[in-house]
Amino acid sequence: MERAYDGTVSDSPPTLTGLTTYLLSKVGKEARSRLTARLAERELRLWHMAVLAALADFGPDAQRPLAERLGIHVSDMARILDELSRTGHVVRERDPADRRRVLVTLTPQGRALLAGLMDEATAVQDEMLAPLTARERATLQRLLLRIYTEAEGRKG
Amino acid sequence: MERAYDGTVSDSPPTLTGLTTYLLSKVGKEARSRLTARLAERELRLWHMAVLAALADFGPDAQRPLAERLGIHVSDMARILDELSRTGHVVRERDPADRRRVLVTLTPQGRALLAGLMDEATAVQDEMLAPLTARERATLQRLLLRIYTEAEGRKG
DNA sequence: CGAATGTCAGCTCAACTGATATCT
DNA sequence: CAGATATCAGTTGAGCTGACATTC
Repeated sequence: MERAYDGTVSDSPPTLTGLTTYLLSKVGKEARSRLTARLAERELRLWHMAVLAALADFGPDAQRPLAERLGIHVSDMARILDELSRTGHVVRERDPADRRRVLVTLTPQGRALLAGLMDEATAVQDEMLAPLTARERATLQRLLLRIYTEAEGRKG
Repeated sequence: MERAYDGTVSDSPPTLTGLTTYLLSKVGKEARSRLTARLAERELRLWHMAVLAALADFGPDAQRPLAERLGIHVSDMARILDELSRTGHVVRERDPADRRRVLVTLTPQGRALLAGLMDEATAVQDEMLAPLTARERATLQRLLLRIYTEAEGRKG
């Protein structure tokens, strides 16, 4: 359903809503859009959060493997890290063992920021999944993870 | 999992994959991306297909309500319809009852094109949902439709 | 040298904004 | 006149490409 400017609601085409991939695309876009709006209030974007999460989960890393983990381009990673290091959320330093590499480390401030962003993400998720019971949410998570793992594994 | 240039696979951050909304976003984006690639071979984009589907489901309509149904901007709708009418898939004509309005009608060629595009979409969907059983796919469709209907209804 | 890493400038495209003309 | 409809030019931002310097 789409709500128009005058408040009326017009149905979506059943031809499209009958496609699971259409619903995936629409619902996923809506979730991303809502979180993006919240992050914008802190002058952050989704990639900032993703980079912080990757560093928290896997520890310090060079920029290229970090970029590959997240499916982001190295050129964009450079810019993202410019911003995160300027605000003190990560530290960049040359790898003494291989001076081509730049090791990126999460700072305590970065870890604290990530915790706050995860709260935002959880709030958005609670909004989006409100129509589902706890059991249904668990089922959805399980099914999506299977699709995700398979789809990402087949890439490239 | 993301596959790197050298063929190695690095895991995604569990902090993110634990979020259902993250999986929704990623899987939805992947589905959209795959269908976009197929449509590009015919020099079409997703909006072309969405417009054809809306016309097939709801019959001839003016451009503004058509745009609102799909959540597309009227300025973009004008451009999309330029292309679809140039290729003979829709017909535009002034509404004699209100000459501000332009009535858009699906042609037989447009209906045939839509049938072909739906085949493509179904093929992409079969790829994406391959890891799931028929029963699981039905569950996923049902859960997503509940979320979609609720989320779109609350907009505006 | 060839290959890998990171930086930077610039390109493309979709989404969006604003101005204008036409019509009720 | 105000309001609605459609068109078109132009802006913005994310994703991506290519050139370059540095290091192995």
